[in-house]
Amino acid sequence: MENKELIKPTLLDYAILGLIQGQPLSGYAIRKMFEETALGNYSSSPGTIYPALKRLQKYELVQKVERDKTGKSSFEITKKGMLTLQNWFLKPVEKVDVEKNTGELMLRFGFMETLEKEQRIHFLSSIHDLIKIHIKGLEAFYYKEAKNMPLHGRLAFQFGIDSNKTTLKWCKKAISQISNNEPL
Amino acid sequence: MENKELIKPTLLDYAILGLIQGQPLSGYAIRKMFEETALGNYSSSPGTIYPALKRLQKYELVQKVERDKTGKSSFEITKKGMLTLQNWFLKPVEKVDVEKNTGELMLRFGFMETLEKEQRIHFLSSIHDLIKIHIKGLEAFYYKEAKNMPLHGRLAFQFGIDSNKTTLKWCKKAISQISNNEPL
DNA sequence: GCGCACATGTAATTGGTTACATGATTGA
DNA sequence: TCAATCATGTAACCAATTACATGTGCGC
Repeated sequence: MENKELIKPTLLDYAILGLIQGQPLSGYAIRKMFEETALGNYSSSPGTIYPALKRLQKYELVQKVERDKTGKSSFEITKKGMLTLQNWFLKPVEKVDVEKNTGELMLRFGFMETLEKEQRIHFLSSIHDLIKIHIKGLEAFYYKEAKNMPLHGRLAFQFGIDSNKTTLKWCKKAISQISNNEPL
Repeated sequence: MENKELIKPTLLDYAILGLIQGQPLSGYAIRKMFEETALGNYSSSPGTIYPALKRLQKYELVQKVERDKTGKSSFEITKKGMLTLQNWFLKPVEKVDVEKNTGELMLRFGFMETLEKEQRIHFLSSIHDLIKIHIKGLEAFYYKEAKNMPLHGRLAFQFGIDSNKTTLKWCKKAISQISNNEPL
């Protein structure tokens, strides 16, 4: 009955946790990561990162460690933080994830390399299967309604189908690469 | 010097404006649109829609019109709202848009069917050209850095390239369909 | 000596989420 | 008559954006 403090890290929180699993980073280094690397969807402004780090410390998912002579400090992930990250990785993929949160799925995937091979393949397979169903639904709708839709609506809808098909193909590719690579 | 009230509609605001250009809709009908149609990325909860409508009324971009006998009311777009929408449609496409806001570009595209053909093609061409450059940059980075990247990083990066290529192809398709359709 | 990148924050505002609240209408 | 859907809102909370603020260290 103690502190069941419900922790709901944001996507940015997870991105930070993912970044510092492995090696501690300073707040500034984290900012630069978001600014310069392909992780660039997440905001790198100080007004975003520093409050997020404060939040993560409050949750005890990261801790500040004083570094070397200069007195500059870095943030490292805690045990609890690693657990939270693992739970995120292993959270079952839902319909709604493939339909609306592809970005989150990719973020998860990008950071989950430390998981066992089967788990990573299971993750990709889940996406694959769900997205296949989703595409079927989209296409069924399309073939039924396309004639009544305005040109731009039709094209925008097609974009959705195309994007999902791309993700599907990517899943297959990724599964095969992970399977071939790192053979047991 | 009077009220230069800076109006920065959110994406949701634009989505609502786009929906009610043409015919007025009730708040509930708007919610159902977001909930049931492919526009489903935008939240349909009452706590989102009704405040948004209030905001849009404050900005004078929409106005409430009393409807028929039952007393139920709808929202219709105002002159100012139409202008705001047009300006949004015609806003030049920027690098950052194709790199991070594809969703917004698609929303714009989906609603801009009333624009002149050349303007719509120009919109798509802008995206096409910018995304081509973007892909070049991503690939250059990839061929240089891939060997130093972890497997999952490489795959996630590949997903980014694949997605952008899909958008590029879609642009070409859309341009050709708009060109062929509605010949002058 | 000047400017730039390094480095870390705070404050105000605001939009979105979640949960709550209420009432009418309709069909089984 | 009971449940579901129609229909419209409010309130608390919170994360992100933007702008401001401050100071260090390095290279030219």
